[in-house]
Amino acid sequence: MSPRRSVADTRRTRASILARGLDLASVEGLEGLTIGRLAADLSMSKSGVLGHFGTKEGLQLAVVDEAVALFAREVVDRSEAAGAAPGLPLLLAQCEAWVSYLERDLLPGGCFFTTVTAEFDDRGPGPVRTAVAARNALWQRRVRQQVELAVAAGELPAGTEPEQTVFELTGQVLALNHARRLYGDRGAAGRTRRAMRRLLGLPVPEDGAAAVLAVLPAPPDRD
Amino acid sequence: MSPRRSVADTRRTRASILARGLDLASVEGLEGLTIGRLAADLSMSKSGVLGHFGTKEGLQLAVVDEAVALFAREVVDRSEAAGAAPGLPLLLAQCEAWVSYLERDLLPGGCFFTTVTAEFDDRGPGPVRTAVAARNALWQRRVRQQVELAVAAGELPAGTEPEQTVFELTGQVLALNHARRLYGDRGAAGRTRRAMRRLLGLPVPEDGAAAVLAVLPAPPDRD
DNA sequence: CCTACCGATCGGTAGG
DNA sequence: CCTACCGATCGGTAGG
Repeated sequence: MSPRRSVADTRRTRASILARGLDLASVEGLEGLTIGRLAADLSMSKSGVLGHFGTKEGLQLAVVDEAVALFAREVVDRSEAAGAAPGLPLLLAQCEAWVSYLERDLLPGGCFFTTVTAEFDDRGPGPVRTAVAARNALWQRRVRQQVELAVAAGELPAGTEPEQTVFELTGQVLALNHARRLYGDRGAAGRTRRAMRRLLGLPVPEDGAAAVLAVLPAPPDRD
Repeated sequence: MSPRRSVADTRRTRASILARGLDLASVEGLEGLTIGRLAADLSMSKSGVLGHFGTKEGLQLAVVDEAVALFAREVVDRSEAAGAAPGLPLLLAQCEAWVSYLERDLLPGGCFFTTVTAEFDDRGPGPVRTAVAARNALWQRRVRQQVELAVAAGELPAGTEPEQTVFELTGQVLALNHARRLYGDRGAAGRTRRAMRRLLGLPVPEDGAAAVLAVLPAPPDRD
């Protein structure tokens, strides 16, 4: 009487499609993520894959959700789990988690959001673009809040403009992804940490010394 | 006796394909640039388009060359045409031309190299990726030379690390492209100029005041 | 530069 | 979850 595939089986299949889809999309982009390729990689039929999401756009949005969950786990939660006080300490924990997330190459194509932003930023408005822009904006707001608290607490200079600071921090993260993906530059994470310390007005270690921003808990287990 | 299409006609057709192809590729990427779409836009047959380049990869490489020529004209040549002295003055002219190139939205998809780098940086080695990486490396070397000259001349602090400085300047340009394309942020160019001045240790104007880096000649006519 | 094709692959549907 | 399709589009070729 029980169905051939249980609810748990269905959930597992869906999860395996999304895991593979996220890997593929980080390299090929969300348009390059084709249903046929995904089905072949998973030894499934195309309709078996598509049945979980209805349309390709449904699949794309589910993959975006998967990427949002990964970023939340590895960057947002991890920076908060460090137990740093609001203001400059939490800001530094956020920056360290952000850099660490890229440095560890969690996805084969580097930062999913960078790949997809470059792919969709010139397209007309649509749900995929909206979802990606909203996630970016949310994270930048979180970082800006800590800059504001740090300025109010006198931990950063009084003239600091929070919006400008977040803009500059973001740029150094983009430079990290760029240098790592295009040139395989393994020293890029260190350069980003140094740049972040300097633009926040913190002392920068001598040339060659590591510029750790904050001590974080061990990263969560993958999958 | 004369051929139906002269050499000049052929060259004009080729130029019109490349102009349209560069526009399309800046938005859709070099894979999204399809021969059929290009042919339809130009009211040509697919084989008419392909005849000029042999294969799609040939077309992609020709479009990359076109983008290199645009960057050379608008950024490299223009920063040198300002007549600035080697060292800090020329470095500032380079930065201003670089920002201005993005600020003026010369291509509908923003910086061609940013789009294509994100698209190809995770692909295996190939001629397109190699050509793009080489152009990036060439420009960064040019900028680094001026940083080195500026340090030697005492125009920048003695402890300045040129490689690190170029990395940070690049990041601010990436942040500009990102903010402009994803959020339509029209103030991003100003933020990049302020960030560049600050990371070079130059005085930054009060909030709201324009932070011009250098005065450049009028941009060359397009096409 | 064209028409007229080719095999492969795309997203998606019908029906089970 | 499958097989068996559909029309559209892909890059590319033959022949003129």
